[in-house]
Amino acid sequence: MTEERGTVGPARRRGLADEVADRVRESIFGGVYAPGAQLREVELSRALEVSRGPVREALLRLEREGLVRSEWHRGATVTTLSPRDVAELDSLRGALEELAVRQVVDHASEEDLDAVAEIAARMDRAEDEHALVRYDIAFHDAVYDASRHQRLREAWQAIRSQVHLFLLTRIRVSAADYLTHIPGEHRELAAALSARDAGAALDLFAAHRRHAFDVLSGPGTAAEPEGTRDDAS
Amino acid sequence: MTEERGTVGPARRRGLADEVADRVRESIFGGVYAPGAQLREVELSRALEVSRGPVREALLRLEREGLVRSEWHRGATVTTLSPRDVAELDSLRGALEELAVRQVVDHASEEDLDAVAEIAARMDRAEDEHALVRYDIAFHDAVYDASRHQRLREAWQAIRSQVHLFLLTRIRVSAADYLTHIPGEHRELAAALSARDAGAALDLFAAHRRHAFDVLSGPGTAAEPEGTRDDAS
DNA sequence: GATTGTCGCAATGTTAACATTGCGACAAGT
DNA sequence: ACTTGTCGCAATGTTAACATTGCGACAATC
Repeated sequence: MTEERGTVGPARRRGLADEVADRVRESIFGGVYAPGAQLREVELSRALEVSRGPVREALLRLEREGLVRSEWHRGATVTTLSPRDVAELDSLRGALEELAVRQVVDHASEEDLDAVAEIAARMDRAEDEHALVRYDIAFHDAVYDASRHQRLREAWQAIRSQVHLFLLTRIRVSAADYLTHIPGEHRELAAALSARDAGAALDLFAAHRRHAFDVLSGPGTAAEPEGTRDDAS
Repeated sequence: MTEERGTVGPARRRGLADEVADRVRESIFGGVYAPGAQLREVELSRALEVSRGPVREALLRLEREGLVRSEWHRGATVTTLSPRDVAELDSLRGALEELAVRQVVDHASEEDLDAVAEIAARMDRAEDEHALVRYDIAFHDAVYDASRHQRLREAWQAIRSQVHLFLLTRIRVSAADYLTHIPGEHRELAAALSARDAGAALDLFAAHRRHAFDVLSGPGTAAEPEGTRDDAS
């Protein structure tokens, strides 16, 4: 995600838990564990050849990203996104992106903006669908990085994986639509940010989200009452 | 925090990690561990008479709340809020509260609004400063609960403890100011929400934050250069 | 005297065994 | 046939011992 670029970067070691979290995350995005699937600690620890400690820690971290939900003595399962969840992600993304745009316009360096533009430009070189989605997420990562707002980045990371999951579903619904719209939109977005034009960027981001939301929310999994799903936290 | 009210609530057991997290959090808010203090795993596990496992898990959870920061092989320390951190909290709160107000106006039930109003009314009955701050936080909790937006609530919880820390510092700077302004503002806020007047509520929330921000950012810890010209949100 | 290399301790990271819990299967009773 | 009670297993929660790492102290050298 964000690697220090330019400076040397303090070469800190990562620990097994991070490694495990990465592997499991990629497995989920790769389709090994479908939404709703159980993630058993012993199974993972055997497969990755580590003990249950780091696996537990990794699952906790994935839970923080919303990729996994777990209940007391009932283990962890891969998050499933209901229509309501998708709506929540959409509105929360909106709030965060709005702040991000303002922060970028005010505080981003030219290097930050160049990085955003470069990722937008690179989208064409995606080999397959998964890579395309990865680039999509990377673009948004770059925007949040450019905001120079640590807590905003953390808030984004708390829904990032869920958005990834969402996009994966979306591209499966209509890959063609995705490919024809997103790269261009990203380039426009990057241009508006480089020009530090907050108004234009805000409008473009709103359209960008609306587009994504409509595709999946329209024909895909629209009707489902879903009554109430709250729980205390 | 959020307690099931009305319904029975599925009586789930909590596990030691949650208990430990609560105890440590209260210890921090109670001043036992000052910002910057080290939280040693063995020390905590001895004090709370549990093993290091649950303590580790609890520290991870507190890290998710931003109350604690930890680095590889260097343990956990209580978060210290720099002026820049305060600015970040302020702007992020702004983004979240804006969404919250919209969601409340659109989706909250009358019971939700009553709960908000009741907490606002109850603020006068605070015995000491700590209780006052607790009520302050509880008010905002109620607003987010009323938004009926799970992920928004989670985003709030990711900064909630830091805001708590911030308020604790603030009330120490000028308790009188706090007491004369906040309860009234909360009541106005509750009234605007009950009237489902989004515009008024938005303005009031902005003023509410600005007030808190100015008190601490002005005379308190202002002088630090910090290289940033911070926003007006 | 300042610098650099080595050593040791203290704290975290990791592991594996033990305890507890929840769920489903099976059986007995109505 | 449906309900109810018991049992057993499988998975998570917890614990304590072991391994690794980073930092500071001390000493040797220039």
